[in-house]
Amino acid sequence: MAELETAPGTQRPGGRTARVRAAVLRAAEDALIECGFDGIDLAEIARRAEVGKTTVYRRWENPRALVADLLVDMAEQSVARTETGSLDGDLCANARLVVRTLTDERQGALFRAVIAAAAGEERTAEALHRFYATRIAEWVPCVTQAVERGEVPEGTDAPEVIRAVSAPLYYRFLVSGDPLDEAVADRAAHAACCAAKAGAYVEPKNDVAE
Amino acid sequence: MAELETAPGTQRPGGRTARVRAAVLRAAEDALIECGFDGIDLAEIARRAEVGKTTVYRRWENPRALVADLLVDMAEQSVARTETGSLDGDLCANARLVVRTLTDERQGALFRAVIAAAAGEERTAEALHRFYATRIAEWVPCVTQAVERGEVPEGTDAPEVIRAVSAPLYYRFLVSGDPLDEAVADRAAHAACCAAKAGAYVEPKNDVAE
DNA sequence: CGGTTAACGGATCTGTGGTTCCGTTAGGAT
DNA sequence: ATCCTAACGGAACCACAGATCCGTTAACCG
Repeated sequence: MAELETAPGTQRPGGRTARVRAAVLRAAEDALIECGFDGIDLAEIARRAEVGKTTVYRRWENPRALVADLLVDMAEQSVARTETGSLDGDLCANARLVVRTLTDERQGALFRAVIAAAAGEERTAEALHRFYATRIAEWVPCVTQAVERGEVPEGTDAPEVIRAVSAPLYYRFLVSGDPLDEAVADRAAHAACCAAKAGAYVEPKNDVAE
Repeated sequence: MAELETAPGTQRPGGRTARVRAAVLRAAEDALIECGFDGIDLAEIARRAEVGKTTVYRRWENPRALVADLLVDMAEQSVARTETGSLDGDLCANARLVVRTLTDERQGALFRAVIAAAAGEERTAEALHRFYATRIAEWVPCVTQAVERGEVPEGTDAPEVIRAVSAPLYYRFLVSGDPLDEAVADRAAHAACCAAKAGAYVEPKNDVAE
């Protein structure tokens, strides 16, 4: 039949294929960390993964597609969320986790590389957005619980509060280059908390009524 | 003599040299907008600038150095700041300007490309940081004036307030991919304003006393 | 205004990232 | 266990980004 769309790795996904995928993604991660997004060389990745370079070119048509796939993989590994009993405490825990990740030598380099890769292609960008949508969704409960406790007003846009915590940290990391430390994390969390309590993140469409 | 450090363009900076620099930077800007950071081709830039490609390779050793130079150039063009008389109004004006810039087809692509370029090399990153330091400094007065008016507490970290306005916008632009519009701009400004008034940006080192 | 040489630019060469070819290995269905 | 073919992998190939050469143009100095 005229099945033009038989992408390699889709019809026999088990065994070797899966092993190759895992090895290549791991190697890609290492390469991104060490060389950054556009220092990477597919041939080098193939060598590290102990895989033929033809395979890498066949399965992922370009470096960005490989990064996109890596992001899908990363989204599957979730991180444990801390619960402290107060919104401020939960947001601080989140902010500190983000700072620890971004300032970690390897993780930081990885995130930087991945975000740079996403700047260039729509499909990779989508993968990045899905990754963050997943991460943000994991932390949403700490806001909804705060709403239930009456700490913040009804109708607060929970994901937006979580984004508000990360935003200043990523802004420093990617844009302004200002330092990142625990004090900055706590301040970001505290600011988001203040704003949330003041109702700055209440969604405009629904009125305050439940 | 053994003067190894005679970089091209430093000893006769006038006339042709300056003209070439300007033409190449313009062409680079266009190329970045159309192709993104790693779609650019130095030869193509040379062609557009009507300049020999040898010249481009000689003056800027790699694409990133060219971007760094472009950023220096961009930092020199400052944007007019609006004054509305209230902190919230000023921050809104700032936020809307940022959103307008990032959502503009050409400008948005340029910023994305430039930030991606900075993710890969220290020198380019420094140029980016200087660019934003300049931009942020331009808007600092609207916070210091608010302090004078008594709108926000003494000791408020003014640049941090400005960063807090931009941060959620850049976070959406680069990281989460959530939409950017005036409502988002206003909310970012309003949240920063709330947090500032609540004293979330008071610098920890000095006590509240003046 | 004339000389010196920094800086430019066309032509040409080269190394490497990426592609193609085809034989080999092993997943999955019977 | 056996077959069929999806998927892998080594080697040879190719195109083009980027480097080099050297003759030309035009800054800056006196």
